Amino acid sequence: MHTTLPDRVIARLVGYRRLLEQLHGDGVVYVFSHSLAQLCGVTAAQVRRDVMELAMLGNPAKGYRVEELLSRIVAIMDPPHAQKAVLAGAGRLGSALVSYFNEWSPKLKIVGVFDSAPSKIQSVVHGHTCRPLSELSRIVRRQKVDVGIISVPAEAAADVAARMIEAGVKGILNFAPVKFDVPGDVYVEQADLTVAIERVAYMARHCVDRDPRNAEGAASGAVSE
Amino acid sequence: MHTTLPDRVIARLVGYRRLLEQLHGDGVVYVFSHSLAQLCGVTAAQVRRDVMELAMLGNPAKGYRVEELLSRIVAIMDPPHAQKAVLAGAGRLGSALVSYFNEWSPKLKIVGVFDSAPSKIQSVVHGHTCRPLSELSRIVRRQKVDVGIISVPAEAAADVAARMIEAGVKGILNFAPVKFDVPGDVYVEQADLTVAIERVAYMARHCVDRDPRNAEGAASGAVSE
DNA sequence: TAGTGTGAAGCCATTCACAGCG
DNA sequence: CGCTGTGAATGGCTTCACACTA
Repeated sequence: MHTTLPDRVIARLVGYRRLLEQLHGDGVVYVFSHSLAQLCGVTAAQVRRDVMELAMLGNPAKGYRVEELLSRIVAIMDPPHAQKAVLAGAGRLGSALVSYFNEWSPKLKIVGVFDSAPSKIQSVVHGHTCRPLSELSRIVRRQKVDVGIISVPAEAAADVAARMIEAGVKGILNFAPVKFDVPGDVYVEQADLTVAIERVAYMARHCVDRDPRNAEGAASGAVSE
Repeated sequence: MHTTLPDRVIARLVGYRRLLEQLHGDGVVYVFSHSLAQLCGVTAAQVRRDVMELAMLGNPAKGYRVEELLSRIVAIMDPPHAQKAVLAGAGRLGSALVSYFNEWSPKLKIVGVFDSAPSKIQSVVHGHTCRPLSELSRIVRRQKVDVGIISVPAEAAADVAARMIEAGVKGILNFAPVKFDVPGDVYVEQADLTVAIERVAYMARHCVDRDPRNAEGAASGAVSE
């Protein structure tokens, strides 16, 4: 198995897992690559490739055992012990993110919310008392936090990132519309909403059919391929 | 020039534009590919390629004219007339998005906010009166909206997307953790925060140096391969 | 001489296509 | 038969390398 899976694969595994949990809950025992593919919006070949990465074998007659596939993905994706994160920037977006991740990423525990504005300090953001940025480093170090979420304005982002990295964070989810360079052992995921919306707006204006396999009839029956 | 630029290019252009605006404001007149590259976190070769897409020429002695480069990017990225968007799902994330886009994407105007919860209807979300989802279609059609933003729960997303598409939206920014299939002339950008955070968490746990140009310090000789 | 412009090469990720098997 | 497993082919994006120019 790869030391670390490519990030595209990780993204798809998250999708598969969601579907598999649902199927498993529904009592489905086996699933074919093409069913899973359809449900996740990828190709069947892609699913088979990804399954190969998991070093798992399916059965030509029945497909893949849902439970087994699910447990392999969980083994890869879920941390052995709960992973901790801090969030910097308790503005509107920041506090929405706190509640979002609290609700939807139970495996990742937010252990600190920080902001520089005196007006925010000590306010309670969805159960977390907001602290001054100066305390970020201490908390990260003491609690061995390895994920940081940045939702501060662009001007402040580089400084916040530097603090996080210096304190030992290894992964950063950055919502600020700037890039900063980081040591090679730190992973930064850009979640730049400005880029996202501009891209959508651009594509919407240039809407030409760029789908090779056009065929509307999603509703029609078999996937004849 | 391409009919429609690849989305990776679009993302970088947004980054260049931000930097160029700043440089232009600072009175800088020319910029070299490697300066811009460094500031945007890409390679110089990449910048030159992208500039080539814009069919623009630089000057080996001085670099690129900031103003010219900026205006070409703006010409491509900015819509001729203000583009309209609707947002479905006025929860915490949704309302944070409304204020975020109001503030940071002045070229895109949100003309409607929708939700299905009776408790939300008629409430005012950052200046927008929240309306029932049943009115989405009418508004989209009447105002010729071509961008939709989805921040409803996963279960409701497919239905909302279908309404938007049926009413004529050509680009969707989807924050719900599901995929839906769409006609080939509709562009969907997944902004799945669950995937983003899981990916960061995974990478943080597997933090190995994956930077090729790490260089000096330790190791022996040149990068032999 | 340092930087641009660009064909060619390299690198991935995805898809194809087909052997093998229940 | 239809589906899995997988080498080979494809295609797109990025980087290299070098002729060219101010």
